[in-house]
Amino acid sequence: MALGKDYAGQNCSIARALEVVGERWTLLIIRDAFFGVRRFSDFLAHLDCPRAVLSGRLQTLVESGVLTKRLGEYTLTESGRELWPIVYMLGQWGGRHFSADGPTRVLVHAECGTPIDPAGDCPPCGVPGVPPTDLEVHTVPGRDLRDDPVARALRSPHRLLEPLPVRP
Amino acid sequence: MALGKDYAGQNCSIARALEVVGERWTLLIIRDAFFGVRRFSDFLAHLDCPRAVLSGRLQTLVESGVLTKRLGEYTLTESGRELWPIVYMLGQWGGRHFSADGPTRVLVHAECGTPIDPAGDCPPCGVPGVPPTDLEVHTVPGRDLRDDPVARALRSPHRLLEPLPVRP
DNA sequence: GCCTCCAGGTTCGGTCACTGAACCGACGCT
DNA sequence: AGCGTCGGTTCAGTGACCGAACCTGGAGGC
Repeated sequence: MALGKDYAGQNCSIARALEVVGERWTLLIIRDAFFGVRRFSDFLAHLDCPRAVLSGRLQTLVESGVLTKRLGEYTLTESGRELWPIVYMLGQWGGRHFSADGPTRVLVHAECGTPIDPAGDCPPCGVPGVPPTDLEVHTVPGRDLRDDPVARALRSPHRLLEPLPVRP
Repeated sequence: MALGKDYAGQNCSIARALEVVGERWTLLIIRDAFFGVRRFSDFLAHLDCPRAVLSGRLQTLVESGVLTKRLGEYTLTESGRELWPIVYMLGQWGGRHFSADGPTRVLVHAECGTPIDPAGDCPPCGVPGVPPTDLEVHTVPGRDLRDDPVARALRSPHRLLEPLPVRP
């Protein structure tokens, strides 16, 4: 564990955070958890990362208190749900600078139906930092190019953190 | 580049962002850039990461438009400065859950002298999302355990993005 | 009971990125 | 010329990531 994972010598909260969520695939796992993915095989189908890596990451996320495992389902803890602003702002930043074709997903304030702004607020409602439980994911037609069963299920509009909508 | 760096198949802004800032050390480089570090040797002294890795990361960050290189100094571009909320919230999250001893640094709204809140706002001034240029870093005495020249220089209170305050 | 299927992993070579130390060239100073 | 520093590059060794194959425990059928 002396190589590749930790940032010994960096006595810094940012480094501590990155030791937990900074490894390859980890933030994409958390993204999918917000979108409602809960089961090992569903993460696997949607991420196509090696099974061993997924297994390891899920385990360390559970150990770090970001996820809990119950009855074969991984769900975000309160600590994990606090990562929402980071996940959202990363997506905003990536969208602004590195995806010319526009967004693949739009996040809508469930109570009023308007998309939230780049800061994560709902201007009409005056709600700053809309929590993930009050958000719906809408997929922009033709923009999500993935075609696994999980991606298809995630395409129907649904609330964040709710379990994967349709299961065949 | 087929392994380890990109997330081919993830047609997602978050994945795009992580391809740029998601690699090991990258976000710590950006953190230091916000704190005023600009020169290769200063990043090196403060991060103790391999020179080759630092060299590579700085290069890809310049290529991605996050940093610019002029006269041997790396500075954050506008796009790079937009990463501030992410860096700040990562630090907040890491501090809340993984550093029991309390913060090593406090960020103060320069205009009024009060520390900003966990969301990055200044409640007394009513300023939401205080921009990095309006923030001062104050180091909590006895909490920053590093003792390289750069760490010492960074300990004196200074504004974000201003070049390294004292140079011996 | 026994067989089959499937979800949820673990194991196993091979490859690639990270690591630390050594080396290199350009520049400034004496 | 000789020395020091800055900003890298090169290089052998090692650990993490990769994909594919294999294992295991429980559910369902017969």
